[in-house]
Amino acid sequence: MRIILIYLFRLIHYNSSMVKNSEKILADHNVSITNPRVFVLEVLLENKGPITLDELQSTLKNKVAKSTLYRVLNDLKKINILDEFTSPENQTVVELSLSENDHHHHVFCTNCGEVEDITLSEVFEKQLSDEITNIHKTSKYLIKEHTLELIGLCSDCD
Amino acid sequence: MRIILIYLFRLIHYNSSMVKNSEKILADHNVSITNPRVFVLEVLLENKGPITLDELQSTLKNKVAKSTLYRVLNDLKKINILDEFTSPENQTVVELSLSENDHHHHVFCTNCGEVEDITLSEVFEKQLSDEITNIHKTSKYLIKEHTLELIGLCSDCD
DNA sequence: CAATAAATGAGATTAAGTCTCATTTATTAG
DNA sequence: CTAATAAATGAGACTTAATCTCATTTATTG
Repeated sequence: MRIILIYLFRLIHYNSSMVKNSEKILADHNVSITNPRVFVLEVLLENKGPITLDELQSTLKNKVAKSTLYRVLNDLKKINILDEFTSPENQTVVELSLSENDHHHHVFCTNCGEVEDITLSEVFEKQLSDEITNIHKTSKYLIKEHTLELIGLCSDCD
Repeated sequence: MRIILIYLFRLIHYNSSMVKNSEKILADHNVSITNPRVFVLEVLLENKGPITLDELQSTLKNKVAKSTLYRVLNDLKKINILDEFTSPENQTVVELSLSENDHHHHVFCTNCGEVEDITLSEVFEKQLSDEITNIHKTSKYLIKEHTLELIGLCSDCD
């Protein structure tokens, strides 16, 4: 009996802290806390990394209407905590970007469609930013962002 | 009179050599030479670089049906002389890739939507391929291709 | 608690891209 | 050259991701 109570306590505690987390994010950005927003944010938080829209939709089936899902995603884009990009196979992918300093890139598996974050070495990022400085000198383009997409096979599909 | 004749001769010669160029590309890849294919190829050849589908479509208005345009583009993709990618603003962009050794990247202007090719320095491409070798060691991903997307403002919009 | 504003769900709408099929164009055999 | 066959095209129907509409629900405010 005591064990069960402890388990229940932990469960409640765990859940309430999860809810608090997504709720805090919304509150911090002056976005009202609603069930659909919390549901979507929780899936994105638990996923830790990029997720295809297909997967997000099937995870939230029967919980959030399609139109609402898109609306919530647009809300998150507006407050600048969601990145959206397209995979080489033309799948839409989204990813939370909560902190400023989590600069990273993406690896795509051409076989299974998986997308993962990848952080490049500091040395290389320095070389890249030097190259971009040179580009500005020669091409007259003012570069504000860059994305390196790496395309290949993940360990499962290799 | 003689001047006019010379002009006409040049015009005919110029046109026939253009046609020959796109026709040769098709013939070299065992694709039958048809008007729509020649029209599309000529626009792509003249454009020299990436072009948005919107621009391609409006250029070929009343010359090639929409369904045929997409079919021809798919034909060119099948014979591996056309790259397709999506801009950060979600525009579809296509580009001829006739030779193997024209490795390059793309710069996008976030204001006007222009896309341009950019070739990075040999030194940097070497550093990049070294980094990719390291990624393979640590991440178990087998990288086959990479694309660097540079996002900013072109000289007109800066 | 009433009134107002914001958010949602369900389904209509839009537009990029694909598919269908009747017609046109190209190819091949005789 | 002509008939027969195959390939490609044009026009528009169809599909599907994403957006929009609007009646209803939920939240907020006085």
